[in-house]
Amino acid sequence: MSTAAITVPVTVADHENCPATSVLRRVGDKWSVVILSVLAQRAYGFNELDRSVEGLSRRMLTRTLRALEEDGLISRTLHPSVPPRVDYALTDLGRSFLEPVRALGLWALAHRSDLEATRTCDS
Amino acid sequence: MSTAAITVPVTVADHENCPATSVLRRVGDKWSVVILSVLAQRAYGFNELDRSVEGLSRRMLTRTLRALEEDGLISRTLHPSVPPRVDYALTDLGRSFLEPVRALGLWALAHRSDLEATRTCDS
DNA sequence: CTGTATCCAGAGGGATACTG
DNA sequence: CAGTATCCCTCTGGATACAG
Repeated sequence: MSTAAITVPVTVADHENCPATSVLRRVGDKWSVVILSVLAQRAYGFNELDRSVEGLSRRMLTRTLRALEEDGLISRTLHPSVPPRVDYALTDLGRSFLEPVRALGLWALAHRSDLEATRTCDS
Repeated sequence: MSTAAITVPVTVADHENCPATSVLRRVGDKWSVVILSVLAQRAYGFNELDRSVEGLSRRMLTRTLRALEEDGLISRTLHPSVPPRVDYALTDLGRSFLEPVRALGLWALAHRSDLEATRTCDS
């Protein structure tokens, strides 16, 4: 974490094959971080998630949840009750993932005046 | 950076207006981080950058450089010589930006086995 | 409640050719 | 050298309707 070190991906074709790249793209997609942030509070059911995140379509909710599950960032637990209930929750990996993501969010907040996109955004 | 704290964006419509969101999208786009990483070494000229990043088109190079410049992450310096020479370099803001980005990259590297996308990626 | 399937519009991004 | 302008194709993501 010092000043220099790490020559970073750079000059890439592996760009595609690099695990860092896929992680960055995941962070950049529209809903992943929002969903992970919601799940950071507690486990949620499907519709509950749908209602909690304004503007998120059921289609993208499904797709994003599947992607996050494949990455091992969240877990999906089916409770075969009537009606059926599914719980989505962060895994340990997901929790650890949120740390660097939050660092990035904090950076953005700390430098929002420098970034000139100074629209007010609470908390 | 403790365990809890920070309730994060969550349940959003401001999602769009939040500075953190735009930063995450920037991180997620295809070339920004690669270009910033290259510039972390030293200043580069336009064609020099083009040649250094395999697979990057001149069109996207221009667009990405403009975007990064507007964000204040890089500087563009025109030297009116013959032939003309332009230098792109990281700003202090750009350098500070790379810190959390690298943290994310290091996380990805550290957990690449957990992420199951275990294609070999050196450095 | 928890999804899947279809359709469709818009953004992202590559190839190529041209300009100061 | 340092770009701009077009064309075009793919991927993302929203709307809507249907299913277990």
